Amino acid sequence: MSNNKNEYVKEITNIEEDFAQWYTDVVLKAELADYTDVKGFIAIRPYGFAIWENIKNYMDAEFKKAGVTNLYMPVLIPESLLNKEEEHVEGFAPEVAWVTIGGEEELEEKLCIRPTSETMMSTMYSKWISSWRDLPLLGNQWCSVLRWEKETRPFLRSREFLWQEGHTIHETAEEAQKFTLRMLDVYADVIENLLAIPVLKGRKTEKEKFAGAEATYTVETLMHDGRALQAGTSHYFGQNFSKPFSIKFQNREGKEEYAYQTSWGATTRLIGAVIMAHGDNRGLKLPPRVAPIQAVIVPIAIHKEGVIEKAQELNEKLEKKFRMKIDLRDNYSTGFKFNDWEMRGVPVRIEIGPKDIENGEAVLVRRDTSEKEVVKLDKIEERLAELLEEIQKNMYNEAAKIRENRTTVAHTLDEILKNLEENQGYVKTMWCGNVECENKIKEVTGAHSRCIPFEQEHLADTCPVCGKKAEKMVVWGRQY
RNA sequence: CGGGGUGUAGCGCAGUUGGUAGCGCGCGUGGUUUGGGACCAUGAGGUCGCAGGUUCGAUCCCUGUCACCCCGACCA
Repeated sequence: MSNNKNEYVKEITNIEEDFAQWYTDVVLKAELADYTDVKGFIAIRPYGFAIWENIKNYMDAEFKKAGVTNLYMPVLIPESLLNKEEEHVEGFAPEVAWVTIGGEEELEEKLCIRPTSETMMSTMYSKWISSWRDLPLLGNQWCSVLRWEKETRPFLRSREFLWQEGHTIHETAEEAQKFTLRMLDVYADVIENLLAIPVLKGRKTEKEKFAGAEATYTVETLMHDGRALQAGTSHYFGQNFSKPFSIKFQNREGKEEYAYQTSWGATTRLIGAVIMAHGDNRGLKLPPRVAPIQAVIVPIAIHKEGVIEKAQELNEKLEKKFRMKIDLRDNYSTGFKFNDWEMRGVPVRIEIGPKDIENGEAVLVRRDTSEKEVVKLDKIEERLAELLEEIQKNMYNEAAKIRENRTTVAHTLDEILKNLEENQGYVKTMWCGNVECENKIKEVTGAHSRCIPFEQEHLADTCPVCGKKAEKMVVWGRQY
């Protein structure tokens, strides 16, 4: 179905030839986002923002089920607060932006634009907690943060990005650890069930963990081109922040104790994940559950009597149950509209023209498989509901298949490199646990450790790098 | 931050051996069309990325700078 004759504006780069350019084309031409005058800052357009709203609404409801409440902290953080936790500052210092002037006056203490809010949250939480009765304290904020990245890319790595950051305080280490994993499960659920992308759950290595955390857990995803993308993280802090920030409470025995803390975040990068996991040569392909438009009605021959009326009637019926769009533009041909909505990733197209109206039917066309089916008008509501579910499932299965085909096992350093070059994706190996070996793999193959998966396999007895005893299985991959 | 590339109309590109610009697509209007990227007519869009320098004169030459893209190092 590819077209080769015309260089239309809406043409996008071939996905197999140049994936990076394909990605940029889709972002711009599907009108998800646009570049602004400041490097690394993008304007998220209504269609792109609608995807984010769908993710956000679903996720927010899940947080609330876990007892989390939303709150809001300031965008500026004094330098002294940022400096309180040593490992944390070191991790973030290179990418922090500062405010040094207010109005016309030089500030006595410079203020950073939050790269993340652990320090601010911890400061405020310490004021609000005095007894075990105040715990757990489960807060989350939806906001934007700023990180002065050098290399930027829409949604995947912009200097300002939208996210949610949850910060919780608990009475015991066990409870905090459990909560850390519960939030990881929320991310896994959102990504698998809403975005139709299978995740790999696991723990980050020491090298890859969050600055200041005791343990970082992650949900990893694999993109169409075989590169990996971290899609959400959940951290257990132990008392790493509660000590410098004095988050203390009196326990049930009346003794003063430092609290246990977690934080977890997911970002607009998820939009990038949806684009890159599912897209094809016709552009964006959205899973029905996140798609801002689930079905688009394209009336055929709209100047013919009764067509618009019938199409509108159908639209009014369907929009009670689905996110609908009716395309009444009279300055585009039907064929153009077909391609246009496919490029924008709308899961189902409904065609209705004079012939259909005569027969009391309409044509449903799937974005994922291009299959067409003729459906009686009074059965459309029912059929569309089924079809959207089928598409959602099929898209998940397709993404799972890609992941399966791109996952290999290696027993030597050479083999890791060979596997990555032949079949970009995940490479599973054993690992001795030594950071030297981890660095070596990265140096030679360009792959980072994705995680130490929760679901372990015993592939061998020794580490592929040093040959020493290895008990853990690690998954490696080149990343975005 | 290192290596490479590109900046001329919304997009893709020409062009001016230095005398302030044109094509295609898109866009507006009128009409004919519409089951896989329609056609005719007519019209509106540009301080040639930005700042200096050379020059009578710079979009063109020189220097600097910014942005974007690709490949590496860092991150969500």
